[in-house]
Amino acid sequence: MPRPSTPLLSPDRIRSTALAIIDRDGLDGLSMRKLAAELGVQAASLYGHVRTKDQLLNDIASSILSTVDVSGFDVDWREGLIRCARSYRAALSSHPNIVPFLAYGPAGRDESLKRLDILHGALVDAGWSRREATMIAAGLMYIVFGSALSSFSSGFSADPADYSGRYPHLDRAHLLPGVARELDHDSFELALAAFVRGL
Amino acid sequence: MPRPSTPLLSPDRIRSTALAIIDRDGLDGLSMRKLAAELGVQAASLYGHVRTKDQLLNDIASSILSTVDVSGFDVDWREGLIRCARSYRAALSSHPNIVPFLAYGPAGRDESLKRLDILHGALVDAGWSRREATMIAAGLMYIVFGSALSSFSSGFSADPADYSGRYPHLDRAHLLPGVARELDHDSFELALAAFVRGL
DNA sequence: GGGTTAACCTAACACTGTTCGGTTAATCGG
DNA sequence: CCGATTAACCGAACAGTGTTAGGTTAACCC
Repeated sequence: MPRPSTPLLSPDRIRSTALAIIDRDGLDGLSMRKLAAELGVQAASLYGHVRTKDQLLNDIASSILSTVDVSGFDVDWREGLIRCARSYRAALSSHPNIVPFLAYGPAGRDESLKRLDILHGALVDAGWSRREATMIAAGLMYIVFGSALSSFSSGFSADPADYSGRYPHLDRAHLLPGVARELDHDSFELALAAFVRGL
Repeated sequence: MPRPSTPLLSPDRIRSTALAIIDRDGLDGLSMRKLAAELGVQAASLYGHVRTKDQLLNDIASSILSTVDVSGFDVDWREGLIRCARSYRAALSSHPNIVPFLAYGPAGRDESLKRLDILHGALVDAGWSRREATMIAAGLMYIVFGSALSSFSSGFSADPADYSGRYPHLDRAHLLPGVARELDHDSFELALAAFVRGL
């Protein structure tokens, strides 16, 4: 195919298609060839619009992080922490398959740093030392990312035989997958509330 | 090479060499060919001792998880939670490069379930409902895995220019890498203490 | 001592991300 | 309107991945 009259590709189209594949097939389900095929194009053509696959993932990650809202600190620092954490988790759990990639180096992304900066400043304004503010922000990230990895309830089997007998206290763990979403949410809320209350 | 007089390979030797490579070169730095080369062997020979690379990683993960100690619940459930979380984190941070793999489905591993079962039982014995016990255990795992991903302080740049001006409250973030280990540890302890106190 | 098995090998398959060189259409300058 | 440049795509290739099939030979058992 020669140069088409109207371009088939654009960074935006590539990003949104890639994210759709990740949502559907998982992080490992995204390959440049599959992405290209879904766009009606050969793999090599993508590299005219995207520097590298890693960069593509970083751009997608940034666009997800840019939806995080940290504007709740004018009321109360506790309330600000809670709102920030909820917003962060909502952003991550809207595209859970990309979280493992995101969990590597969120601190280095501009979209993440901007929000971290606000959070840090608000905590210092509330009377915490700089070091304490850093640690509190870190702790909040632990809970957000730990819960967003959703490695917990969704990691259980739905087969009762996997638990009964061998794990006396987990005899109803096979019910977890059915309520995974709700339970993960409630566990996150509990952890968040306990953390903020305990500060 | 024909069949050697004394076998060159054993599951144990394969596992420990693989873990050494992961510790040295990261999770992506482990390939079956490199592992084989390090063992003085061709890649195909590994498959006589190991079913698949994923299974190999799972075995390594299980051996790491088996070092987690959950024996502190006879004193007090709060103290038990804290000791369990510390032991868990110590196990993970002794081989940080494998944590991303571990974070996917720790709930499904036998070594993990055994410990989760004890934790769950201890919380129920302490008076928590089954559902509360599940959520508390989940919350503890959030903090443990969130901190073990160490995506926080080690993700910062050591170059002051990356922060000054752009992020008013992060003007000393370039110092973080130098104290990453200590800060990650203290942040974990703070998050853990706040969480347990807030319950 | 012969048959079986275990442990290794070579070669290959189907994939991966990425690059190089080529082809053609759109676009811009005069 | 024509010529040069550039933008957008493609085909083929490279080095790497996990994994399998089939072959070779030494160790082991009866």
